[in-house]
Amino acid sequence: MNQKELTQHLKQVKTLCTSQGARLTPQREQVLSLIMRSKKPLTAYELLEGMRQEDKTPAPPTVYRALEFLQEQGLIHKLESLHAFVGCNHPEHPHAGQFLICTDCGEVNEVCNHELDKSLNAVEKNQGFNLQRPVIELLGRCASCQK
Amino acid sequence: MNQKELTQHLKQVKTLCTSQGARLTPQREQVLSLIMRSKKPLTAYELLEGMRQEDKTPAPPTVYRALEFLQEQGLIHKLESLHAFVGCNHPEHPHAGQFLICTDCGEVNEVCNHELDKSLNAVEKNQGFNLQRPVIELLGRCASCQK
DNA sequence: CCTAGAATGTTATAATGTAACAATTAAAAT
DNA sequence: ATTTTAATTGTTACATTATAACATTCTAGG
Repeated sequence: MNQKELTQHLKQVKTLCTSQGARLTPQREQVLSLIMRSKKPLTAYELLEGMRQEDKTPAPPTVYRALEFLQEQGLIHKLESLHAFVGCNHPEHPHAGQFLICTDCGEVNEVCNHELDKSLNAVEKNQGFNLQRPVIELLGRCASCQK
Repeated sequence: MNQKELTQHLKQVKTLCTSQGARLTPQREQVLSLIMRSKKPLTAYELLEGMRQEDKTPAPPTVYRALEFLQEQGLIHKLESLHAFVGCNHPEHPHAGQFLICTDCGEVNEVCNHELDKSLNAVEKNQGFNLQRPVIELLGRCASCQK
């Protein structure tokens, strides 16, 4: 996401947060911006590096707390298999993501397959299971990396 | 899995390994047994505790290597969202698992929904993605814990 | 037996994540 | 406006998960 897109995104996100009574503080906004600008998922410690100010990085809880907030607001997703975070492009309607993760180039693609959603619902129903957080991470090689 | 089932399972697994030219050494068998006997997923360090002999636990690489082997053979699955391992009940035909994970009681249920598989195939095809390892972990509350 | 490759042992350290408490800041109530 | 309450941030210390690198031992095959 480039600077222009980011500015637009942040504007939308701020509205969203206000309407939820959630505070997008400067620190949280900084973490979100780092994630949205990045082409690749970022780990907590990469984010800490990104937050460095004059040879001083914040302590880990700082970034973990911001990440927790951003996840709660549906502004970012955690990729469990990478211990890393990606931005969510459609925070306006909450959803759990489905991710294609290229193990070659590291690119991550969020998809939204409704058939897959239906299957998940079916599993829920069959098993009497109350699904709260689906983790769908598809590791493999993206189209470009197969050539 | 009780002792009787375990014995039977190990027998099958040994045949499987032999046919693959893979060696199920005593250490690997011990790790597999610990996992199969457990009702809950076990972390690497819990397994190390389980391997303790007279106040002496092996060093971490020991168990991580065994786990790597067992995963390669399709004898266990790693649950990324829990950093823990569960046994595979059907190692005879290799498959990636789909897991229902109860965040209340910790129970894990491996399911095999073919609709879901189909959806994954569809995503693959649509995106030209070569899926190598699907991570499907459904976190929520199991039927019993909802009462 | 000998030897090459596989498996294991050992040490050290990297990477990820959290608990607990103190200090500060912002929001709500009087 | 001031107080007071709750949310946020800072800080220290440490817990948990995981791997690199190299030494040693074992085992299957020649």
